[in-house]
Amino acid sequence: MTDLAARKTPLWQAIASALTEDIAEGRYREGDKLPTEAQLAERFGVNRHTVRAALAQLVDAGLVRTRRGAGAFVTARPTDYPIGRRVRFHRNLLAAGRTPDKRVLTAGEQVSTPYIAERLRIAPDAAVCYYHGLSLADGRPVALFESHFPAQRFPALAEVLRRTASVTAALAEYGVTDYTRAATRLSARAADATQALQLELKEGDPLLFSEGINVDSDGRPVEFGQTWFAGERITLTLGED
Amino acid sequence: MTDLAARKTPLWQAIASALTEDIAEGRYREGDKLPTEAQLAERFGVNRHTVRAALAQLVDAGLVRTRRGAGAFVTARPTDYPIGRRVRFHRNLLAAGRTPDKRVLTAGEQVSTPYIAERLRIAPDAAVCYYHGLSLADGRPVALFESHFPAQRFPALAEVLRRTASVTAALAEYGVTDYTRAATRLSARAADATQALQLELKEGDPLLFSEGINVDSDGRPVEFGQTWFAGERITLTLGED
DNA sequence: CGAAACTAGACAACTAGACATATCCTGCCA
DNA sequence: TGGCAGGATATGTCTAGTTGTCTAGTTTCG
Repeated sequence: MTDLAARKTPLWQAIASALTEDIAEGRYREGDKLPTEAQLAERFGVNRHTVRAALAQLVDAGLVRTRRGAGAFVTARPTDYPIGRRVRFHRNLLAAGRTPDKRVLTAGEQVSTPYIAERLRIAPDAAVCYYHGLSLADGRPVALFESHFPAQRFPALAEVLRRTASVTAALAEYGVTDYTRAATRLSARAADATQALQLELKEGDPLLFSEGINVDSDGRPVEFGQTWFAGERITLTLGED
Repeated sequence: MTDLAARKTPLWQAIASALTEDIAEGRYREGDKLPTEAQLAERFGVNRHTVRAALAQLVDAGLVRTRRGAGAFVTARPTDYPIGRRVRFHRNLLAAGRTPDKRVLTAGEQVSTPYIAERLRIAPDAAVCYYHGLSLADGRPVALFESHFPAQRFPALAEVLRRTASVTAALAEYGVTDYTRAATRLSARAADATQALQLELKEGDPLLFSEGINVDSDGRPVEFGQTWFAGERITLTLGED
């Protein structure tokens, strides 16, 4: 029931609570697309901008996520208050590669850059295998990662990575059964437009940036990895868990 | 100065500069074929048309040439692209506790908060000594810190801290000659107005936030410290270098 | 009056899908 | 061996629809 008693509360607030109720009662479920702003405007008999004010409140409350050109979607986890739930999901920095779920965005071979070559201790123009993707926890993106491997030592690694979706398993196929983190550097960065899109943040939001080198038991670099964590959504813990 | 807070970059522009950087750094060399529009769309998480807008700019800039049915090929490198924006700030590397110079802002005693008391393993309303200041390197502020100590164990510590300006030296006067880091948690936060002022940043700039507990040789907590690093200005390094 | 709420319209940015057209590759056949 | 047909891919173009942002004007109420 959407009663138009516009006496007391602003229209946009009434619309917001009507939509909230729709979501709470399951008329729109997780991941569902809401009607377009124009349709909602017609349904409630108001201007589109009034609907937008209501939607903005839902976005602010974390109930809904909007994507320009696509629509407004009910957020997968309605109750996601970052405080309280302890994210102990990267037990330490070394585990930057092992996550409950990950999506590989690209993988392939490329000529190295001087910077990467220096880290991997290979020739400046040698080929590297790259591996770029998104880590998720509970279905929500928490980090973007980009790894580089010496292609000469690991031929056709990209394909193996796509197949196994695990760095550890992929390297094991080349006889690298154990590797450890040699150096890690941490800083904070602002998210650019594309990072924000993929991590479901706003441009300029703080990211925890990690850069590290993994070496095999002989001390030779096998991986150079960069990771951008959604700063507010993740906490890295060092030392004891 | 020139840019307003929270200016929005169009996605296609962000993608265009990401690709320009890839070319500038030699990830794609002259004559190389770029990934297909569909692959790039997947990589950046956008629609193909958005990628096309980015590619159109590269074509316009003369960096890339496209051939229908074949792909997009690199024709030249950007002439005036500021290289090294990626990761080129091996400024001062500091370990997680020691800094070249520091300025004490406040120091004193107060009643603990439940959160801090839990970390220090003291009674919820016990007194704590706090110690709040600014770390500098080369005369520039790099971090804000705020430390808490159990006041009962270290009476009049605040005065000692002001005098010695060194946590290690101050604790040594109480017989604590050695302490180690028990746990550290890291995340990224946006600077608020006061933090921005003290760190000479803009409000909303990314900060690297560190929270840690130091324990003595018996494992008893002696310090609970929080540090906010100026994210773009500082790199934390872990492990050997 | 002045602020908040709402309407109205226009344009930019992005998504979605369909279709045309050029190129590449592979297998078949002479 | 060489050539050709055809499928798979890739870019080019078009239409349509949706959200984001801006400016401007109107209404309502304290």
